[in-house]
Amino acid sequence: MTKKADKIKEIHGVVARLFAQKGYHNTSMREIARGLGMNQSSLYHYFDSKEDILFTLINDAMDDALGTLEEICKTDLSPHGKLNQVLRFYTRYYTGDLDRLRLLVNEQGNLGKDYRLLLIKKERRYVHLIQSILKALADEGRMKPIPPSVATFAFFGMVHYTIKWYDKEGPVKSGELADYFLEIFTKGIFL
Amino acid sequence: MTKKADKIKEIHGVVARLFAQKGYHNTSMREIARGLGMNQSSLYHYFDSKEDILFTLINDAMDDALGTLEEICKTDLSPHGKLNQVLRFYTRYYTGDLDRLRLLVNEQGNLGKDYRLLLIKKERRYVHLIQSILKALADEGRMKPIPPSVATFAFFGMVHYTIKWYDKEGPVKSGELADYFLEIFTKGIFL
DNA sequence: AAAAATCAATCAAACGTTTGTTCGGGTTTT
DNA sequence: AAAACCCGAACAAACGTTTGATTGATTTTT
Repeated sequence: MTKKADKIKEIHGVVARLFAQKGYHNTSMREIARGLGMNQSSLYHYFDSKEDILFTLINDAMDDALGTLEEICKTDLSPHGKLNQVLRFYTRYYTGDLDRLRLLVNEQGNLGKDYRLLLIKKERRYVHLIQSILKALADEGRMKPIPPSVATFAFFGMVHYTIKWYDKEGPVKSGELADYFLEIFTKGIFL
Repeated sequence: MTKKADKIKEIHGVVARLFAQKGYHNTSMREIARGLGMNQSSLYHYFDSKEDILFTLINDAMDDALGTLEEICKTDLSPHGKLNQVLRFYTRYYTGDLDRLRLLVNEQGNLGKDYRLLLIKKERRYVHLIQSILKALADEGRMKPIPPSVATFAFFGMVHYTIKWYDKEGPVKSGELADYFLEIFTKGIFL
């Protein structure tokens, strides 16, 4: 039974690259099949539809990161410690696989309502996770009077926007970038 | 001669909303024509192609903002003062017209190489504009040792990501949001 | 000023292509 | 022999764009 699962992973790998680089609508089933060296109709043995490929791709990526994040939150670290861990992991996870991040950020809108609702639910868990850390910090009186939701989305913005400019092979390594973002987010760029 | 220019503006208005809300590829020329109450073939009297509509839409929006930003930079304010003005204007301009921001962020990839090169050139002016302020701040010794490009894109990320969550009619007004972003960017969320 | 020619604006209809998907039958694996 | 896998061919639908014609206004020529 691992044969089918392996093939699905292989397809996912190729499609992630194609969708991320050229966009969902600019990538045809024929192109996907060619990239895999198989007939286009064979794809329908593994997925119900083109939409289904995109959905499972995004869904898997979200589940993956969400698992680790919720692990971190279950520990008995201080809110400050949790924030460090969570934000740094989040940055490293997504900047380490920009193609998957591109799908998450760019291509969700090409899914039908039903599919999208499932993903939005999961997204809320991301948001809630960070927001509740921020609220804990606010209760400790360590945070400025900035709405936690604004702060949370400001951070998501920094990370998600890396798809437009960040080059993993460039001078700034993924771990350093996480440090920079954390520093900016918590203490700003001024000395 | 203002007759044609007016019609172009009318088309731009309708198309901006459609492209922003449903995406470029999910919006057909037939749909655009229907939204305007005209025949689809008439659209080709005002634009060369669907792609041309998208390009002019994005190009105009960029020119508009770029004009004001370069004005601000020509003044003899201190780097600190310029940064404040520039970042606040940028935030207010784009969060004040989320549809146009959506085109700028989401739909640029649907343009052909020739069109896209023109926009990328303009984008570099945005980036350079902010980066040079940051470098001036660094020379004054007021900025942390964070690469100016990382800081610049971190800020762009905050603002551009508002297309995913910000509601202009919600509790946070456009001007307040600009204040929050500026505060986070320069001094962080911690007290 | 009347007549002729040009132009902008619009339309219905059709064009050729590409799209995601299906179908029937073949091939390989178990 | 059953099941899983794969393929060539075809499908209807949708796409962006072109064509050719009609209208009314504007300009040019007489």
